[in-house]
Amino acid sequence: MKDDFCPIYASINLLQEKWTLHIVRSLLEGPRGFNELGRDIGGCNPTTLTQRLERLEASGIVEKTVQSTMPPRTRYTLTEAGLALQGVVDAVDRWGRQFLNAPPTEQGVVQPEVKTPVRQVQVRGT
Amino acid sequence: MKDDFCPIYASINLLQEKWTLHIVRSLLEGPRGFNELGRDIGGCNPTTLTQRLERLEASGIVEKTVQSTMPPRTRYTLTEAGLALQGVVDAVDRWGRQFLNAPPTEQGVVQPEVKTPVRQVQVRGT
DNA sequence: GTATGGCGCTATACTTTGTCAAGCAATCTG
DNA sequence: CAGATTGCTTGACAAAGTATAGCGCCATAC
Repeated sequence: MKDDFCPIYASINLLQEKWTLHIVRSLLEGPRGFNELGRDIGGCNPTTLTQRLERLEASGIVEKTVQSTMPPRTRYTLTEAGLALQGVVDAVDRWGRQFLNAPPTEQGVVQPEVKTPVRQVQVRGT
Repeated sequence: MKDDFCPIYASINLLQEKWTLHIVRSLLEGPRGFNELGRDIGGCNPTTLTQRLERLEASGIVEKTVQSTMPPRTRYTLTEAGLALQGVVDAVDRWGRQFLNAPPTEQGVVQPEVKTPVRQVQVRGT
């Protein structure tokens, strides 16, 4: 299952890194700058954000455009391969809406609506 | 984007933990025992595997059945919510096949087949 | 005018997450 | 009767992620 090159195994390993899918999801809504992106995805620290963007760029998923070095202005956008991750994000979204309940520790939370009566699920922390 | 309870944000955080999607993918093919599962997903260490299974069980995605304590025999299976992750795994699989190329450092690798001419992508390590 | 904050990062020190190896009691395999 | 296998747990360690400060320059606020 892990030997040789297995596309799905490799994909999971790529997308599984912390913040990666959040980054993609944010960029699916349009180009973003570095800090803007970090804020948008919920406060990723700059060190990790740099690493993720480097890997995503090296993998041909994200494109970086430096519009000006000083004062600094950079844009990050999705490539064709990056845009295609919409399918993955949508699948996760559908699953989340249907099966994920707010954990009881959280307050003021709206329960997701379900049309068909499906057993829902509580997210449990680590 | 991170405040309150957002199903997709929470889903990403749940699925993003190392080994989690590999575990789900393996269980989608049928029930597994603890060591069997660890081997199948490519050598996950028992400590992490225990943690992941605990969280997945607490979240209602995986079900654990102890068939015998001594000698030990346990089965892990997917619940309804777990089975529904097939959609996510499929989406990742489709994306991987279409856009992911084997990294050049790896030998004896089969290039994924593409019908439409799409720009493919090289997976880059950290 | 000058203080303030924002831009895109990097460096450093730190915490959290994941890994490796050994080990347990009991059966089953050779 | 030796050795492997089952499902874990423990403890010491390595790797991954985080928080904070700071850089040089420009825009806006005062």
